Amino acid sequence: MHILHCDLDAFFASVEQRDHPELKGKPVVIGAPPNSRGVVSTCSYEARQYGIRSAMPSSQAYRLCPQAVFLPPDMKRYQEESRKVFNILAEYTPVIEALSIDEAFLDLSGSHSIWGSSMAIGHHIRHRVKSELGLNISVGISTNKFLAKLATNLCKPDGIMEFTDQMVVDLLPTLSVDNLWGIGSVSAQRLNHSGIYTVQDLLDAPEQLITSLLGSNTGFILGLAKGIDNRPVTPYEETKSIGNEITFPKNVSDSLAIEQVLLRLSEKVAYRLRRAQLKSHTITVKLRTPDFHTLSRSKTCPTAVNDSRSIFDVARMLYQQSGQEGKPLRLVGLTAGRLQGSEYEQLSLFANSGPDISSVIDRLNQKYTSGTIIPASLLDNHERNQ
DNA sequence: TCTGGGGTCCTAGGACCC
DNA sequence: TCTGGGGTCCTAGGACCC
Repeated sequence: MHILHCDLDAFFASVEQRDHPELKGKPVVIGAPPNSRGVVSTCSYEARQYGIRSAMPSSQAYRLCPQAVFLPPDMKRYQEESRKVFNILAEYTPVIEALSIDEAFLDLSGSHSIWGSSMAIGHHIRHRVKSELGLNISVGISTNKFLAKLATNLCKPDGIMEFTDQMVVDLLPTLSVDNLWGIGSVSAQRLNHSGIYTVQDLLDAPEQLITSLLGSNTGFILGLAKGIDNRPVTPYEETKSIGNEITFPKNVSDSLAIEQVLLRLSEKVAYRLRRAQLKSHTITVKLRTPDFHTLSRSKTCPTAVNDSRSIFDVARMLYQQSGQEGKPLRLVGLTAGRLQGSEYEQLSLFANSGPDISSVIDRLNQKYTSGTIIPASLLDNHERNQ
């Protein structure tokens, strides 16, 4: 039992309730405002009693509980609190895999001689996060990642649980299939349609049927169903893509307005690439129509780039070739993929000379609000005249 | 009821190469 | 005139996770 999973309870909402005592005991919803097109990011357990859930449209959350307090997320604060939590975790093992801002796996195989059993470490962590940061963190312990996370999900909020070998035999088979990592709503529905509802149903079904429903994931999923998961705790994963997207308050048809948005997204993505010392070979533009149909168009270039001009040029071309010019859109996104370290950059035979304007912009952006400084040379005349 | 934003991974067809 | 087999890369779409 050397894998520990921990998950901060209703993290964003808990930080707000801790810092604003008048919110304690009240339904608090962190996310987009109710009159917008956004969704709920997190909500307090009081709000969950009304049926409010993460990813639910804020408008629906409002209808379920009009008296709820709706707050926009303050990601800077949450990042800071998250950092403090991870600093505590790092005292118990160097092998930590962050799953998100509020969740992590710890491999404790080297920690027992100093700190005792996994259960003892779990209690330690929970006590310290509570007393030092005023936050509840739930802890699951088991022999692998899947079972540890399952334990957390079963014991939260404010709980600790060890998922034992006996529970693999007695409890796991009784759970619904969507408890398995990788079974989302589509796969769950597919399985249900074939009469498969529980993990036991899955184990009893002919493997050929499961393969026809789940494809190449079948082996991994059937392993989980038996409590087997050989994935290691991996402290560092290389970034594969960097992207930003925006959903408009109202659909936008004007192609010049869309191009301006693409320009701002290019600047944002380029800045993030440079901060990560990365360049990208593949630019992808994502467009979503009012009927929620999503298209993507991508282009791979021989030279990797991380300046907004190059990215914007590709993005604009992809938009213009998408057949969506002048048509209403509800979302526009831009992603840079096929990344490589910019320090290994090959010198182009025809490299541009001249001052590196990007680094000047980066310094200004760091000083002021990120993404606000855009060189006028990137703007077309019609934009400058507006 | 009306669906965010950040990602990862997989599939499948077509181009292209040997 | 009729045409393989293996491999890689690119593109588009979609499921899934937090």
